[in-house]
Amino acid sequence: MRAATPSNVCVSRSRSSQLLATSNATWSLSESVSGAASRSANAIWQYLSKYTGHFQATVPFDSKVARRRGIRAEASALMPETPLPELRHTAAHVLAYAVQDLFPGAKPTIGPAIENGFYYDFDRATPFTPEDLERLEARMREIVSADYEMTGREVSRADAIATFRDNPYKVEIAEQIPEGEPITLYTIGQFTDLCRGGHAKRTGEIGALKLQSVAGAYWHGDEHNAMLQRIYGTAWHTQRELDEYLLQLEEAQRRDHRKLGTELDLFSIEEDAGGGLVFWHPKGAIVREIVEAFIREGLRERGYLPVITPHVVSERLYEISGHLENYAQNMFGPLEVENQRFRLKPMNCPGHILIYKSHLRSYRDLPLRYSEFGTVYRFERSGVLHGLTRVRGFTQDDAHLFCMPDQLQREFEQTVEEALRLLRAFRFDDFACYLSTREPLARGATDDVAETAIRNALERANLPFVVDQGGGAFYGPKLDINVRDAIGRIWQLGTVQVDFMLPERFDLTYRGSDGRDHRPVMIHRALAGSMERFFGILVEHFGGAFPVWLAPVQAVVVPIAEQQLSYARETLAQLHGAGFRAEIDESNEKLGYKIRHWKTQKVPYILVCGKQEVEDGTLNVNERGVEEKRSLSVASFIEELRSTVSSRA
RNA sequence: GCCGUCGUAGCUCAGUGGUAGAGCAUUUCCUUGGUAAGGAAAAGGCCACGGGUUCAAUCCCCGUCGACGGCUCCA
Repeated sequence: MRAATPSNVCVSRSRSSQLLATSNATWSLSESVSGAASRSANAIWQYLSKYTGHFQATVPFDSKVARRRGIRAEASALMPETPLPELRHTAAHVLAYAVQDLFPGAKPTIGPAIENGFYYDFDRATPFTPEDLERLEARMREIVSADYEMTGREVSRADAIATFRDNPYKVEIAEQIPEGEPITLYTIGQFTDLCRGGHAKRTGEIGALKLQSVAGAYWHGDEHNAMLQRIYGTAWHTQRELDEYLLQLEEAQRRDHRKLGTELDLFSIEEDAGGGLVFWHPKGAIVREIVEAFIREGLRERGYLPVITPHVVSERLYEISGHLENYAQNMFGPLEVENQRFRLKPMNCPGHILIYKSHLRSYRDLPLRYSEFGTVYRFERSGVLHGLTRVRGFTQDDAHLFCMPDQLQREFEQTVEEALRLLRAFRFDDFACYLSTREPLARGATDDVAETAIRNALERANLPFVVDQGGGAFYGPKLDINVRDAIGRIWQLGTVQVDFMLPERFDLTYRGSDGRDHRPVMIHRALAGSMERFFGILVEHFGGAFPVWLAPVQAVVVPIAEQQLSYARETLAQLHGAGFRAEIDESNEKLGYKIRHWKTQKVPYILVCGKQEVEDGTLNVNERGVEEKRSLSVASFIEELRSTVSSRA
């Protein structure tokens, strides 16, 4: 026996009977001493060693042939790792099998793999209860232990329809499979499902699974269709991976901005005021003001001009902009006053456009960049509200650029620079850019200009990006920026959109050097997105432990006993004098209690003053995340704080 | 909006067909202390709201509102 050298390669079978080599696992093969066999085995791992460490190298492999030729694999290779989506898809079949056994009346519909697991939708009059899930999970484990082989066979459309004649959903799927595509049935044990394939070879490959929740979902996601019962679950190769995943979920819950918002007294949403409307408490508002100041600084440097527009305006404005026509169900209002109908502002663009239109504009004025922390209100359906990330009233770091088509390029570059500045400062190291283009039908002559501008700007900044064909807004192509937070979740922040439509609707013009009027192009851009969402993401990204420059309380002075009160107050005054956000803990509690309290509040510096410190004129500095305590003079602590804050460390 | 789960003190949660409890937080007193909870007392509740069943409802039933998990949507 001989172990393969590429130690970081794992091998899994893909559908096309090839070996799929991925990183992060151990691969080993053993072989008999027969010459032919050893040659093939050698060929395999020579190929693999070439790809050690590389993601997804494929080599032709057929387990039956290999067995016949005497190539044997060790346990890990005998049971090659199926890609997770296929494993989870298999788990969905296992779930449907269990449902068939325990709830024969429930009709299976579809059951795909999703990002962290899988779901399966069933048509059943009564919803599944948590107890049902436990029973199903137990049955699923039996099915996994039985290690059924997943066997597939191709059938005719008529056969498929006949097989599922009692299940209108499956019949519908069978009817809609395009001509020429194979129709396949897959079977494990006593359960057969209509399915296009992509499975583990055997149910036993599922090392760990868990059913998580039930939810209603519509057939085809359309609310006019029947409501189905969806069961969510997750599946992994090993119990350890499942445990890690569950731990990550727990960590996400600990960092939930709604929970931390209450614990750290950052913000609240008040039942008496209505859902989706945010009350920023002092500690949250301080952080928001710092974020705003940071953004303003960048805007000023890049030649943006501030504007401020009303929150309530006449409906007429939205008739012109077309929002009333396309967006009415998302707008608050109308409010009737003296026979005029008013609406709460759902977007800032029309207001900025009015300012543009207030003068005759020359080509010399362009590009004109209007920025506003614009508060907008959108009537979101009650079921979609979520903490700070989905609200009904929010403030965008909005700006609208009016420019000539040949200025698009430069403006995009500048916007990308600005986005990078923001992402870096707030330590979002992991982000992705999406270029969404318009549907072929909607494309105008200017789309190519805009898309090229976006592409060039991204390439110039060395940013990789993904192209989403046809995902653009109805009025033009766009660039979206998504970030991954500290625990790996993805959030959409900023969006930059090119708009050819509104300048048309509002008949915007500028006087060109030729003395004639021309149509400007508009760029809508919000880089943080909304202050509410950005703040919510920040809270989760840092787990509430804001870096010093952002922390609502940067340092707290803690006297050990009353004798040090005056010294502590003096220190506090000095910190305030130097412009820092500091507090003092004068409470009648022991040191241990105070330390605990401020640690749970995630304050970056706790400055302890006892007898010793008063004598020496120092502070005992307890820094967040640092075990070791330091003794510093007040002056040198202030110096350290100053440099930490200015470097935004 | 739809489906499901849930609404008890500021927070986290017990509990019962005979109008309520804990821990933490708050206030006061004792304690004057050396790095993640010192002790005592007080205060705090239309048990989400409205209706029904009952001699009696926080509890059972119906409705409304709200929160949460999804569907859909989006900054």
